[in-house]
Amino acid sequence: MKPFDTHTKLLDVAEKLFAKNGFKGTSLRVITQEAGVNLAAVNYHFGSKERLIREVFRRRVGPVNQRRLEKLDRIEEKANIEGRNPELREILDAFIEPPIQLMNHPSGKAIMRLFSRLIIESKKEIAELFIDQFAEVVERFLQAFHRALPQFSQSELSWKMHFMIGAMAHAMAEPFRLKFLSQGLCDPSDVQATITRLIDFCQAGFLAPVSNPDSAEEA
Amino acid sequence: MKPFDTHTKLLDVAEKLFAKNGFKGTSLRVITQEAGVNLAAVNYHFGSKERLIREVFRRRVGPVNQRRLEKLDRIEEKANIEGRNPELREILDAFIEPPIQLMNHPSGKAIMRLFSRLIIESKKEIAELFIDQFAEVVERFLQAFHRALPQFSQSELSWKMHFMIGAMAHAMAEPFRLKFLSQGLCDPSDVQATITRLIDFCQAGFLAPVSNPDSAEEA
DNA sequence: GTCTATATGGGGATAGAC
DNA sequence: GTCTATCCCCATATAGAC
Repeated sequence: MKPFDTHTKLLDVAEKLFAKNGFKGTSLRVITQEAGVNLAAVNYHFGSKERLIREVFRRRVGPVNQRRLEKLDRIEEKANIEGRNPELREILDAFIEPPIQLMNHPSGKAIMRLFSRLIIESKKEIAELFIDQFAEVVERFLQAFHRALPQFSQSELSWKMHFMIGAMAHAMAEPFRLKFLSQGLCDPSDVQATITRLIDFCQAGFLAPVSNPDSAEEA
Repeated sequence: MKPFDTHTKLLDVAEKLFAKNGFKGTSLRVITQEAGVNLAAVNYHFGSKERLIREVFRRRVGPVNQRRLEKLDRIEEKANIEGRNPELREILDAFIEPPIQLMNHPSGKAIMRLFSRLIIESKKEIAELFIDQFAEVVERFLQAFHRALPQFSQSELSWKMHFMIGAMAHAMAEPFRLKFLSQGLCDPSDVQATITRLIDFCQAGFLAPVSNPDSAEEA
């Protein structure tokens, strides 16, 4: 078997198993067995399990965030030319559509679960990877939201973005829960429906005025 | 040491470590060591690691869901007496406030991370535990939402509830992400602020009209 | 590049003394 | 109820033949 094939096969299989059973829950033995390669192959090709995990992430997260930024670029360019601010709904689409679109990818289910494991995981190395990969995206989108909704402070927009990310991550990670919730009524594998509904929900959430009870303070 | 103390101490320590490092990532050796009890104690008191995990969950999830249902009972009772439907915002509060209120609990951080591990976890035994504990809550709240918002189908309300749960779970599990997102501007430990903003966001999301997926494509 | 074999350590569970 | 000692399995990683 050619080295490239083994390398890729390992990434594919590891991705699937990490998504399903987590990192500690997936042994190199199972990965190499299912990949049809030798136990020692992971250490030969990646150096360690730790670095295999990193490569599994980098392969998928990079392109999605790149696509988000490309979409945002085009939106801002268009808005600039037309002499207006970008629209909220366009920005939400640029953030939400690329990851959800993964459902159409052959390994889509695994990739999406992996994304939300990345969001949830608290382990130091993984958290650093997260920050590396998302810092630019977060900054660019926060700026964009601020231009689209100048009535809200950076801090209020951060809260809203926080909630949006949660809604999206959960929709990506747990399509099964929706089946359970809806007692079979909803079809979580409908990509366009998921995107549209997520954007509808978050658009309203972003536009919602901030109620100001006792402790709601602005920055 | 009295048996009750060991039992409780094990639950406390296990809860903290499971929240931090996951289930596979937490060995009985570490748990018993940190609890200052013997390695064999877990098997004596709980029978197995598996059952320890279940008990750790049951101790926390039960009361929160009970509180949700109590609040919902009171809301529906009041609405019935006044001859009206329950209000959306009241229902959202009944669902969202009890778990977020855990932030005020001494072990609040751990409990909340644990909740979201329960939501994310795909392992069969854990998923079953989830369904056991949440089936009644989901059904009762879906009915309530349907009474408050009769213009939406059960299926549309399930989508909305799905997104709400994601936003809430993420806010509970990852307060740190909000600090990162907002570059320190937001204080995720402000309980009342979190509850109010979550309810604001989700209320708007629930009220959002549903656009037709086919015509909602963005440039 | 790939294989076998093995080093080394950690895991859950239990038997049996106290 | 608690302890020690131990069984047995599985983990990651590496050495060295092919």
